[in-house]
Amino acid sequence: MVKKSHASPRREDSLSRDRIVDAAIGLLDASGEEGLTFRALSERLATGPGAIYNHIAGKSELLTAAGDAIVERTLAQRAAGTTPQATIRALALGLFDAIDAHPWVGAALARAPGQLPVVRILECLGQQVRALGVREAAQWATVTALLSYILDSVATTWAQLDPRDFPFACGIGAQLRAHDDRADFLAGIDLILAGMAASPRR
Amino acid sequence: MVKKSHASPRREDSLSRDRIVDAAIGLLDASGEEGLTFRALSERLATGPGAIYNHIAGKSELLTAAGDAIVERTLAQRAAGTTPQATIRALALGLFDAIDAHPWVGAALARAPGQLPVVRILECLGQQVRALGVREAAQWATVTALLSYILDSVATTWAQLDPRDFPFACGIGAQLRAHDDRADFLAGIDLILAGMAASPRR
DNA sequence: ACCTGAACACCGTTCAAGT
DNA sequence: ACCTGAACACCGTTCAAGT
Repeated sequence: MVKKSHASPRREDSLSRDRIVDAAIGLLDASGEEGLTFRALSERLATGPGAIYNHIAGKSELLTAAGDAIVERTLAQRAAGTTPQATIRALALGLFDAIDAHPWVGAALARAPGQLPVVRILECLGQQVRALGVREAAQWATVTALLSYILDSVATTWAQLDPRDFPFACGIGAQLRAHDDRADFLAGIDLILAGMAASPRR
Repeated sequence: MVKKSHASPRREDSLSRDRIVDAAIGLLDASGEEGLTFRALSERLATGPGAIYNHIAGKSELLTAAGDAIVERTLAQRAAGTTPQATIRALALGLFDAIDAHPWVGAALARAPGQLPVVRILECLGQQVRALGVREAAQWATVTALLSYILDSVATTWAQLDPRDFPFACGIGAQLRAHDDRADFLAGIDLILAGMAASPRR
């Protein structure tokens, strides 16, 4: 009987949750959410579609896990700012850039509210908002305002907007088409920070 | 009880885009986004799945059209406030209540950024922000901050959050579980309005 | 012009059979 | 214990055939 050597099995690594999530991220980056199918994924992993279910419960868990992996890396990389405001700005910009590089993450997080990846961000923001001295009754509203703004701004593209029939959008049209997304995003964060500064402390 | 005539089960009205959108809204309200299938829809309309394509290009257009119908009704009902701030608050609360009654609308709008329903809201907000005297360079950031906050807050449910491992979420936990969503939402809007009031005028 | 509904090309998920 | 891959129960969409 002819057998292959131990050194060269079919795959170098066996299937694992991490390898599946990494392959899913690759597929999502390459062709978006509709490019993530279990058939394409299993082909990339050189296995059958059923094998994935030994490590992940299903597609929605896989999408959440992929989004969580991106968020986790981003939060781990952030440098601590000198002030809570600076930390919030750094955190927000880090997420902006991460979701800019992986546009599917916004939708992935939006579909799993109150789950791990979103709670991670909430937690980081919350600690800074506390450090800023926002009174307890206003903390939740402040954090959700920041969180919504970060997640939603970043997930939204305005490129295909045609401002013809709308006076406001029309008047601001040129700025709209030529605007620096990143700067606008930061202006929104600063707007919310200004609101916090104008509110009473605890 | 209404009984069908045995001789003529024929529909009173012929199929139309409006009837299809209304039926889709009914399906979405009853069983969410995954309940909207062309087969269930065509059964409700007493026709075949192919007939729908004579009036609507496909599923994503149908979902956008359903969301747009809700937004259009909501914006049409809003009473004009006495001040721009009051109008913004009324607009935001109207959308809050509409999306609370039709939870699928948030996701529907998020999937069609820069298209008609979102532009409608943008336009209404933009006119009020102009009336408030926000300087031109800050108008876009202000409107998108409001827009993101409204759309995202409303689309997000925090019910299943378990705050055990997260000090911020844990400290605020009781408030979180018992909080009045509507009041919190309004507090966030006021936070952004406060930021606008604290910024320089044009 | 509009409707019908079977057919097509997928999809997520399952599961008996293998190793 | 993990993998295989055919099979199942769907799905959005198309289209020849009807009215």
